[in-house]
Amino acid sequence: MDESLKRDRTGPPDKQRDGQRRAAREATRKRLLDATVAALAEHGVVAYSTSMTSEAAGVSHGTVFTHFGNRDELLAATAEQICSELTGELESFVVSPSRSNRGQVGALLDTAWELVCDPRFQVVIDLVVASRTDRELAARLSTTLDGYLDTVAKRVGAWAPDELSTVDGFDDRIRAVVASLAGIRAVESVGGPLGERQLAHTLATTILEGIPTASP
Amino acid sequence: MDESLKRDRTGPPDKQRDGQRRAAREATRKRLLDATVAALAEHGVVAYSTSMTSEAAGVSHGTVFTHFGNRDELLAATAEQICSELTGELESFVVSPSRSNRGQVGALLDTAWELVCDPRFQVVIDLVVASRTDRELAARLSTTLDGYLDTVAKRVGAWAPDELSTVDGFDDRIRAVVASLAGIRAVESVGGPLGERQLAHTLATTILEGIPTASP
Amino acid sequence: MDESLKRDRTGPPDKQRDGQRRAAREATRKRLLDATVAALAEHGVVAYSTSMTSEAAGVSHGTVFTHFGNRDELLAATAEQICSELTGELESFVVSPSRSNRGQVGALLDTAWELVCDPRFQVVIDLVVASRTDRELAARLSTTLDGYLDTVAKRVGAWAPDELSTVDGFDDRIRAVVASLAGIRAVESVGGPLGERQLAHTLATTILEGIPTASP
Amino acid sequence: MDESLKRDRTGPPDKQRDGQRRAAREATRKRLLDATVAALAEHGVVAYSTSMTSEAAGVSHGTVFTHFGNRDELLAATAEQICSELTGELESFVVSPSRSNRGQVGALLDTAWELVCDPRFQVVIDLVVASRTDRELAARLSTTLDGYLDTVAKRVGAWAPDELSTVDGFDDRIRAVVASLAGIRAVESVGGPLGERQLAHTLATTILEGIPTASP
DNA sequence: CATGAATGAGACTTCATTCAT
DNA sequence: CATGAATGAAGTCTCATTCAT
Repeated sequence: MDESLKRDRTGPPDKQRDGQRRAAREATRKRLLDATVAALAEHGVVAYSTSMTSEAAGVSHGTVFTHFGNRDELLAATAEQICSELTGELESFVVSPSRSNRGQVGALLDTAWELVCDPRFQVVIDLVVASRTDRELAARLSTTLDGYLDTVAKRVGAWAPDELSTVDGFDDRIRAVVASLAGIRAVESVGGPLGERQLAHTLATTILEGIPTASP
Repeated sequence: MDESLKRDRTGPPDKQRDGQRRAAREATRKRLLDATVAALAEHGVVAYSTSMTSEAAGVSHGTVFTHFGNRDELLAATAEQICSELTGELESFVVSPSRSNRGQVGALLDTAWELVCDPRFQVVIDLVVASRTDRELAARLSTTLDGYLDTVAKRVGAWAPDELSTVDGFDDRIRAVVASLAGIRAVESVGGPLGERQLAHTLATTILEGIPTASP
Repeated sequence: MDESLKRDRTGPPDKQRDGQRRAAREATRKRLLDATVAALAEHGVVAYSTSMTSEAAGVSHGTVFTHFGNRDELLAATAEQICSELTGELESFVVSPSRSNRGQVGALLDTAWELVCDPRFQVVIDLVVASRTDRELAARLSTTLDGYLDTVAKRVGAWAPDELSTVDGFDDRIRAVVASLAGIRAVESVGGPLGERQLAHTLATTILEGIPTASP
Repeated sequence: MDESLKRDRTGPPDKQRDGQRRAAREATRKRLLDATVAALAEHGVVAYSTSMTSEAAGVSHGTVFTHFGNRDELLAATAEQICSELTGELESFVVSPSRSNRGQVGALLDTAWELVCDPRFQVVIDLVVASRTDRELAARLSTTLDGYLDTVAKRVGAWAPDELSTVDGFDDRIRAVVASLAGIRAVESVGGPLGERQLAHTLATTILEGIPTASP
């Protein structure tokens, strides 16, 4: 196409209108993302369809695509939205201090378990697993998820006693803990709870404290 | 058409032919299941479609449904097939003995990691995660997966040193280890390996050995 | 996908069934193509949609795609169908002989004009013009159209007096005549007939007879 | 909102501003038409969509419709634009004179061939062919195209030697030539060039010179 | 007058499933 | 019992068009 046809689109500023429009657009976008999160949480990626989003958001089906272009974009954006939400909520968690490390760590893990059980986190799991065979999605998720886990690690580091947060490979350990809890949670969702929560505790505590401490 | 006429044409029961029929049927069934495993491994549940099965199995699309009635049945049967295969293969794993518990346990975990990385296990993960929002599938998977994990626990118990296998809640611990490894593996598939394998080791070792033993 | 999963699909012959099936399939295919020709003739490529085909053929929309995979395939197959039909019909045209070359050639041209006015030929024109910006379609049409024009040239060669059919580049001249008539016909379809038919005659006669004869 | 209030705000007619407005409007309209021509040339009528116009013109999608109401209007206006452009350009073509009629006519035909190969002319062909099944468009094109062909005939008449331009039905002959060349060009676009250009020459020469001269 | 978000009809296509042979 | 053509519902996505700002 001939680029020269395009004019300089300076036009009049009309800042007020643009501001309103942008706000309206963002609002719709938000509604779409929220609707998608809800739909994915309820139906799972396999059964999810874009019309669930439009229906839940109370907009026409076409609107989904004026905002996200296609289903994959929408899923990726949804993952981002969830992760950023969860990240934001990390700030407000207050982990009550405890005298012993065990107590402090235990409180952290309860928080982590809650996190993992959040329906939105379940959606992320769906997408993570789907991305095994969807390289496109994997690429999009990679950054998003990484950012989230980084933040988790940072927050936990801030709460955790110094002996813990300075352990070698602390960030990786946090990731491993989250991933483990997610796996346990997924298996639980099939067979029902099997006292694993306590095991998860055990497991995670150890990862955090590190082998050196653990083996005499 | 009159059903009795058919009978007349067929004549008295012919055991040999019936045997052949049954064998042929079983063979087809097996091919369908294998084809489904392959297709699921390659495309994932989200993108999988039943025609992938018929194509890979070299049969007509209709045949899939004369054998399994519908897609969900096929998926459930596939999960069973995979679990029974994996269970069978557990027998042939030889875990070389080691003087220290750590060594023995390490060998076990290497085996477990291999297991978890098997494409067929990935398929099971897909199905497990899908079953969060598919109660039907969850019900079917429940038994299958449980049986498999039981066997895993039993075999590991046989290999493991006595101090381990008699730990309280040993079976549950094994389940937790497998679930954790699966979770770690899934996260790895998005962001790439991050030294998690070693952490997985750490983590699992601890679960198996239990905190009481670990902390002096 | 693992090729080894496929079995040798020898199976029992059951020739009768296969014959019936093939016949039924061909019948449906024919209905689809005829319906497409009719729909294209009536609505033109721009407005045509595959559901017109299924409706006109009295089958479900899906059936269109079990036979042709996608719209483009259908269009290409339709072009083939038309060209082969038109080719076939060339056989039955009888061009009454005439004493003078002019008369003989005139009869040929009347035939050609009829050909060009046939609704099916109009469909071919639609597709030819569409293929300017659709390389895929152009490639498919290329062979089809070429074969048709070859046959036209051959038939005309058989009917035409020897002085004509041995003219240098006779085949190309025939193509040029057909193309010219098509162009004239297209312009006619916008502004209405303008005595062009006679001009077409003039024009074509000349191409066939060649300049050498024409200018003293 | 009360319409009279607006008027008050606007104040008395401001001729200068109105002039600016009109100029701006015309400029936008021109850009839209140019963009449409480019888009149609590149994608063809079948694949063309109005958003190609707005994108290429660097305006919002809505603007297309404030200027042309709907797609069909836009296409018709585009045809007009092209024809008037091409008509205008006819003026600047200089056909070098030649002693023999053949030479003079040959030069004219080269010009005609160039004309027919112009991307904009291809767009017109697209529209002409589309108008077979779009009576609305046909009606709009009728006038436009007629005007253009009239002008062509007039210009050619001015250039051509008198013996030619006074031939009976000269205008119609010109139309026939242009239509023929367009048809040949279209067929060429599918199968590639086949020496037709020279045939086109032959053909057109003859039409122009008329049969009487041609046959001794 | 330009804007661009929203619309909703409709296009193409896929897929699980059925059923006559 | 296998076959594969037919089905039709559902999915994703496009596009001309409208309208509040």
